[in-house]
Amino acid sequence: MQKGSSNVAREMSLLKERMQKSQFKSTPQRDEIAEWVFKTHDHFTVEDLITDFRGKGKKVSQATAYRVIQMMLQLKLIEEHDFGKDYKFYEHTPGHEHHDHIICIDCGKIIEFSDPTLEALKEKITLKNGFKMREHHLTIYAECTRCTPEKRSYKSSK
Amino acid sequence: MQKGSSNVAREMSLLKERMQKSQFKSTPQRDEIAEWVFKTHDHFTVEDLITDFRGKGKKVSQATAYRVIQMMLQLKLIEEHDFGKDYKFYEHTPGHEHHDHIICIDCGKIIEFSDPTLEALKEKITLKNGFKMREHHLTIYAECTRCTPEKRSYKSSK
DNA sequence: GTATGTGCAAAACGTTTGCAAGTTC
DNA sequence: GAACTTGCAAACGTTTTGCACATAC
Repeated sequence: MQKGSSNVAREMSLLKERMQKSQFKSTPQRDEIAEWVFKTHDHFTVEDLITDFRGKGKKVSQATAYRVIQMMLQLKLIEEHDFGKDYKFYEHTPGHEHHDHIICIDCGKIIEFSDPTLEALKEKITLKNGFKMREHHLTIYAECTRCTPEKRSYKSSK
Repeated sequence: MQKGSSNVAREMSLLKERMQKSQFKSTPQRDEIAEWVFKTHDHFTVEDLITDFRGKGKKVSQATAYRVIQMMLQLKLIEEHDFGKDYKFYEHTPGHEHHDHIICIDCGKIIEFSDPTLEALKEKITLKNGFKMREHHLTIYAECTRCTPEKRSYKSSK
């Protein structure tokens, strides 16, 4: 899942570049949080971020964490997802082209997928309805084979 | 959009039936709220419901409103949607088969659509990934022609 | 030096809950 | 009358904000 740490350096440059363009100042807190975000290749919550920092003895203020996430969202370096929970999920976008999600309703596992036919169809439907597509989120809630293999064969244990 | 008031009667019977099956007692509050929900053919929030009741001089307690919505959700008479706002949207399901949504990012207008090819493709992709599909929500954020017609022609006013 | 960012604790937001009183079956 | 429902106000959990202090450029 990790794609080599050189990517993080590249993504940090991208961050600096976009921050300058939007007149955001560079600070140690922003750098540290952004680095964590770029190193994290799973979907995470702000709570996850804070917990991980504190577990490693690093200080983060909740306010700053939320503010840096908002900034990165604005700089289009992360994407926000609503997976039906009370809190929001995030994932960084550099190196992660658009994709949709399948979430296991039993174990919560999140799988990403990307299908060109599906994308083309979304676009076509949107146009047909007189709209110009900007963003789109497809989330499929499903049962994964590993979670409930017995449910898929001819005899259930239930 | 309204499909004749006889539908509401039919839907109220369905409610009563499912309430009995699940041992929910019938109360005037539940009836009134459910009736409002069945009469409302748009996507609504609990806030909408309460505001509308109060505007008509009817009393509703917030707690009861939220509790009845939870009950109807459990009885599968309404569906919950997360459209990226802080609050949740609902719509009743009887007479509204599965569909996806296009939301205008400018005016907030919500359009429903249903496409069999799309549905088949979702199912196929889910299976290919080793999952069994349960629920799926596709929301497309877009610009509608009425909102920004000038953006669609060769010269923008901006 | 001015504009911007930080951290704290408090507020804000939609939503949920504990509890005493009232209703349903 | 036992079990459930209501309504109030208070609690909730996540996210945002006011403010005084600190930092970046």
